Amino acid sequence: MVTIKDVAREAGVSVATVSRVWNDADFVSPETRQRVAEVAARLGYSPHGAARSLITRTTFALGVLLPDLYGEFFSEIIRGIDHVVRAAGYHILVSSSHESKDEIDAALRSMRGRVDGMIIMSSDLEAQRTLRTLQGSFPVVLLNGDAESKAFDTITIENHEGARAMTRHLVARGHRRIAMIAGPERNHDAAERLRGYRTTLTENRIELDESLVVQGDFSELSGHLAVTQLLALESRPTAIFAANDSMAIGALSALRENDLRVPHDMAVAGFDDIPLARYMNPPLSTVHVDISQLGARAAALLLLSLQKGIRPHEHMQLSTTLVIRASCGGAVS
Amino acid sequence: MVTIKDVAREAGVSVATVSRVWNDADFVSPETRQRVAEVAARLGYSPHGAARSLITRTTFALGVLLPDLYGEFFSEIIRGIDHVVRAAGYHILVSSSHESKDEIDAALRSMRGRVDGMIIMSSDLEAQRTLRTLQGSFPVVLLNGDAESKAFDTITIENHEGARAMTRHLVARGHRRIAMIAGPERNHDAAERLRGYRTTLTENRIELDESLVVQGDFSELSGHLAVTQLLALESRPTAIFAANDSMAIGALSALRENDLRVPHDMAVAGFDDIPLARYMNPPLSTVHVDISQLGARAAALLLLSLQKGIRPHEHMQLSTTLVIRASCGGAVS
DNA sequence: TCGATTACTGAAATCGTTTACAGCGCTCTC
DNA sequence: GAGAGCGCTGTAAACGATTTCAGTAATCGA
Repeated sequence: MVTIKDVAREAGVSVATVSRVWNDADFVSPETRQRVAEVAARLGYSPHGAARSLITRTTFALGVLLPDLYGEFFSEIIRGIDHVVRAAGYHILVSSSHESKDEIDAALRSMRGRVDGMIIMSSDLEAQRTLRTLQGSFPVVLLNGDAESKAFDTITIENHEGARAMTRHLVARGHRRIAMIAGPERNHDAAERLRGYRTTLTENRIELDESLVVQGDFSELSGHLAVTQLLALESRPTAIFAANDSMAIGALSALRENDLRVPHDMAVAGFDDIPLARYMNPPLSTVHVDISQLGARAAALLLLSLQKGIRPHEHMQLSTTLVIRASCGGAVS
Repeated sequence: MVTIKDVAREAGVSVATVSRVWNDADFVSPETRQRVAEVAARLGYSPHGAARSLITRTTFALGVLLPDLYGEFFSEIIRGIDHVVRAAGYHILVSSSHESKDEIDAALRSMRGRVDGMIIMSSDLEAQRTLRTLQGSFPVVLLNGDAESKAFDTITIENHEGARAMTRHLVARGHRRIAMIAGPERNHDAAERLRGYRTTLTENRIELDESLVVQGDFSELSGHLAVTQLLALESRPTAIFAANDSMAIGALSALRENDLRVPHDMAVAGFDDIPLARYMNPPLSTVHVDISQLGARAAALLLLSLQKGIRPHEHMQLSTTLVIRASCGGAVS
């Protein structure tokens, strides 16, 4: 491996000069600059990242901790982050499967000295509490977590509003028995979406029937299973609101297997508006969230912290919009 | 920031001892070990990654260069890589939008000293040639590239076989006018898939009609556009084979907009079998590729290189299987 | 002609670790 | 009782860069 010393020796200068040339510093004569540049190119020199970040105390890398990597939701987030981060010359160090406190802890430790900041998405409320311990080591942006974590920048989706809008729409279309396929119990987003659903029903004086709320885990399979469960009910719902699109998609396939027509026999709605929602047949009504924007905003916030140093923590809310497609019967007439 | 020195001072030992405790080295008395561990925990010490990898010459990180991050294909690859890599205690440093030679070059430079090896996916054939220059700096696995790059480990999909199988199936179902929505011109996978399509037609003595081959770019939109183009033909095809699923999905939506029924009026097939293919309506016939496996194998190969040092380069072929669903009319009767 | 200024370059300290080597106090052996 | 061996610990040299500070030669002003 060719180091700065090799270049220095070969060019007949000191390592300091090579460093200056590489970093476009002042006070290097044009001739020296040229000669060093040539030698560096010939030897194929590029500085050693670790050595560099040891002394400069910056790595130009951001850590991204995700609970999972499965499905379009996460890939969109990464895409959003990468897009912003790349423009600023940063890279991202990804690590997934971090739900529990211990795993997050371990990941954080192992990233010390390798990243300048972190974007952490852990919907598990418990895990977030423990994060507080790491205050001060480096900037952190919390994604989709508990916005009450005043110790960090946070970005959350308007889950409650979104769920209310969709539930209201279903009610407006005349549905009274609306089922909800809920997300993971300890997930913050899921809880908020469920809450929005409940509030709206109550507001519309529709009695809450707990048998219509089925637990899911955000996966397609769980959506499928939830429908089987709902169809076994004595008094079936006329509409199904899934807490995310993946489960809605699973629901659609289960309904098809049971020869139920959507939206005629059963209206279906999802949440997130992942790219493929529109390609479903029928196209899926859902609550649109600009997922990649979620990542992009988080990245931007983090970069801001890095540039500006300490500053008051921000708590962003990403708004949602109702996207009515065919799966719930279309717009209210 | 708390360093090893702080811990050493606080515990009344030398930094060497702290290091030994941290790395579970021998020859530390139980009492010292305990005391140091306590102090480290109290101070919240964790070693500085850059400093550590500077001296140990390992980073426990692998670089992943992708052309793009859009869509399920890439997220599946990352998932496959992450899964394997995590088990070995590694992280991944992701960087996307690297198609051209220069971009790849820049990314490689910026990753020197930050990763122990790289997985590079660049279907652009030109870019691959230039990669040769970097031989020897660190192990590299080429994904889906030109398997002839004898200088690296490579993993490729059996594109040719897969395309042949699907085309054969369409022929067997009685189709004679089969259109192909091809992928990007300079993409290796795309080229091979197109070649498989052509070989099969020739083998079956079906005349190649170049107006039936439409250029796409692997995006849903391009699939949509391609169909519009095909439908404008005087003599329409009866089947459409898209070089990847995304384009097939775009094709399906275009056909629906034109009130053509699939598979009755037009058979459609894709390639890749991305997770959502089965959820299409009608479910999409496609050539199954275990995408996450592609990433997983690449990661495994890379880890092997890191452990074993120099070894002969491997050239893996990932096999494909035909997945016949409703969109092409089902199995041959 | 001399001192000051300017333009450039080099020596050396530094970042936070790991690790080879040396040292120290014991115990054991002959 | 001297030397060897053992168990533990500390000193100091790396790793590859950046950066401060000092030094040198050339130019300038008086």
